[in-house]
Amino acid sequence: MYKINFDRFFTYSFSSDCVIFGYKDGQINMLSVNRDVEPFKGKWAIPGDLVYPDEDLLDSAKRILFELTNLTDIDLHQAETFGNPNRHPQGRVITCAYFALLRIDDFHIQAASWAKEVKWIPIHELPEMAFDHNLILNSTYSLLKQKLAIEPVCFDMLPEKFTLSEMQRLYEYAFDTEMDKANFRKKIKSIPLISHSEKQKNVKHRPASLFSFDEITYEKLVAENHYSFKMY
Amino acid sequence: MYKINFDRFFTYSFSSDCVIFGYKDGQINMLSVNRDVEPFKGKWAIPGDLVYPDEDLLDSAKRILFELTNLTDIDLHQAETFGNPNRHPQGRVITCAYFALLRIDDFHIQAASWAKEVKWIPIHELPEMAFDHNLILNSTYSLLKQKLAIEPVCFDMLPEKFTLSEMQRLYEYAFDTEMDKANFRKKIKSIPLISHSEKQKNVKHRPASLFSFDEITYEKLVAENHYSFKMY
DNA sequence: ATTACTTATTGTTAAATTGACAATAATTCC
DNA sequence: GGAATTATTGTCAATTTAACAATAAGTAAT
Repeated sequence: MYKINFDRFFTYSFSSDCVIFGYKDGQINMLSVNRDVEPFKGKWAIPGDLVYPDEDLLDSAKRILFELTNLTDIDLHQAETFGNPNRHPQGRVITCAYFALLRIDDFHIQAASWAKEVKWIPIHELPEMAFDHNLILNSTYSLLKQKLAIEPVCFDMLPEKFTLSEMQRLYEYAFDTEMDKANFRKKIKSIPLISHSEKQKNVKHRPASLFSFDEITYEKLVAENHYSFKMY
Repeated sequence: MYKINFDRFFTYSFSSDCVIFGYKDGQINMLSVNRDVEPFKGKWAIPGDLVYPDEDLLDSAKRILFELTNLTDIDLHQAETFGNPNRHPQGRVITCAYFALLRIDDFHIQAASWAKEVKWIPIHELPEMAFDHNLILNSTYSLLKQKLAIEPVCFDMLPEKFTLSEMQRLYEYAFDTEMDKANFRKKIKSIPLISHSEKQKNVKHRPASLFSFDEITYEKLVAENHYSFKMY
């Protein structure tokens, strides 16, 4: 075991793919790149790149995210690793998927040299992508949904200040189910939220109150074992 | 992106590690190998091996499992992938962890050429292991616990015919909490179980009824959306 | 055979949560 | 001012949970 023969294994290569999710207009989108190079030139793809020789996997995913968004300090979550020997037409490339959750309106997409185009595409409207990227997206989205149920990651996709209805719509979308407004509010009343005096603007109906996630209190409660997030 | 230069990346190697969990005497054990080769000779480790050039990741984990147990047709679950550039003293080895759940008494451990000794060790008694294997174990065990809450994988570790108290003790161990017997029985009454007329033997108290998991009915219920396993 | 001991199994009841739905509030638009 | 729209709060029955009591079926000791 672990008798490494680099000659024998030289055809390996390792990449990371960064599935970047964002929420807008009631839909979850993925930041998609249109490939400017073969193979799969012209096809949409999940942004990814080979891992550098001395680079940690997570750092590699962070680098990809940074190149497209200029953002640092974003939480990245490891998803599934894909290693089918035939998944890459040019050799053996094993790829580890990560996902990030962003507020779409908080930044501008960066141009990337290796892409013809970069844009947000609603995940349910994505066409057949390059490589096994549809597989990767589906697997990663499943993990996202799992995480939405047990960790407060929804707030990474919602605006800094959001209404409870916006939060509810995100969960309704992700869990593909309609929820009762009153009951939703009861369910989330134990989540530590900061209530702002400020109200929603430019809506043609009663404006809703704005809330923020109270991360400080949340971390404290969790550390003291007084609380566990759950939305199932 | 994806302009592969194999020369530049030739130092990569890829392995899979197979965390094999088994339940015995009220504890979850890991099938551990004592390394007979450097590095970390003499240290306990998670069984693992390099992935063959044309081998799928999952197949590689299955091969490791088979070498130690002679078992095939065991469900393997992918866990975290570890790729810290310094995790292996002899080069860059990225490893993908899988885990399997076994009935300890249903098979015999096989000798393995690359190990001095192979044995079950209760996970809470494992010493400092080779490489980053304590890290891998902890991460994988967390994922197991997560899965125990939402999928009927506990039955892969319990005997084919088990008592409800045995099942309860497994959950109490995994979730590190005591549960009320009566309430536990109420909670699991929706899980499709086959009740056997046979009873527990050789106990010095009232013998409990034996049950089996009714996988056929479970799969049917899930397919028809009539049921979803949950144990939180 | 009787009794003590141990764990299995079922039942009871109050408390908490959930689900369905009703009522009221605060805006804009006309 | 009234209609339309969404926000917010309240009600109540049904369901689930939690704590605990009661009974059952074995073994072991007397």
